[in-house]
Amino acid sequence: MSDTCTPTLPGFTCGLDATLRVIAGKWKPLILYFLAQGGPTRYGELRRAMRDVSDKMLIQQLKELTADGLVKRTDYREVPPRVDYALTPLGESLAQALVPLCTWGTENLVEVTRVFARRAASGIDGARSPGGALR
Amino acid sequence: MSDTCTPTLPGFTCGLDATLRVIAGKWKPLILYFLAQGGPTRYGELRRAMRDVSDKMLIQQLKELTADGLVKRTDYREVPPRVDYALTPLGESLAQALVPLCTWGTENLVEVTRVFARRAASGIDGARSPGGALR
DNA sequence: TTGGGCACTTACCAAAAGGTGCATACTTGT
DNA sequence: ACAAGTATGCACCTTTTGGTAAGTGCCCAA
Repeated sequence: MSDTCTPTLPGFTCGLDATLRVIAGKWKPLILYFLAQGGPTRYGELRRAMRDVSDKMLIQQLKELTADGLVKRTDYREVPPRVDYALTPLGESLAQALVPLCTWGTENLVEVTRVFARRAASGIDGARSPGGALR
Repeated sequence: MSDTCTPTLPGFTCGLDATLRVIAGKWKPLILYFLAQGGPTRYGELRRAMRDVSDKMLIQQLKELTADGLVKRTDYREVPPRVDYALTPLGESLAQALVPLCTWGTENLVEVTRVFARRAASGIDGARSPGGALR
């Protein structure tokens, strides 16, 4: 890994640290991913696309992403509410940076799956951190 | 973003999801980063290199990374304990995938800094999630 | 002998992050 | 008339995460 990080940054350990803090949140990377697919942009669609997200969480994360300038929210102010979300250029570039992680995940699916099998095997995650899930 | 994710995976939403679950943990990406730099590999050095990590956390994360096969721990069984950590090939490849994130962070440092300034400005993080830090 | 470093471990706690469920206000389908 | 869908808001509660502080065993230097 070439050093794209170390240039001592104001507040962050390095560039990686900064990025991670921006995408911190259980659903943000996934939201970025779905939006990057040019896929569903309406709230409801997004909601259905991401299995297991609660309204509270999805909305909260979307708000933060919007406030952080990664996503642009458009409210059509129509009668049955209509709102959609899209990536801003900044969000678009972040999504690009996430691609290698997607790739790594799929390419190493076998290993990753084994990893989780092991984690689960050690008595309901007994060998791991106190508690239980990328903050 | 080309679709390196969607191939419906067993347990994960997509490859990105899988990867994120592996590196989930406040210090894992950073550890991977430091080890990838060929930098400090002995426990104590690592500890000092990463400002603000507590023993408990560093050890815990190293244990998990080791158990997950991303890091290899070598105990020299010497008298004043000597142990060092190194990336396995799998860990190495993950570290590679993290590079774009490092780059994104440094390249967009200005925007990212603004983002955090805004977050902090809204009354001790008032406009954000309940509480305060990537889970 | 006192102090320090090494690599960890353990117990106890605070905070953060996320989940559930209910509510809104209006419309369209049955 | 009633259920359902739309995009959120809010209160409350649990789980998860991470921090602090103290301790362990052993060796070396002052």
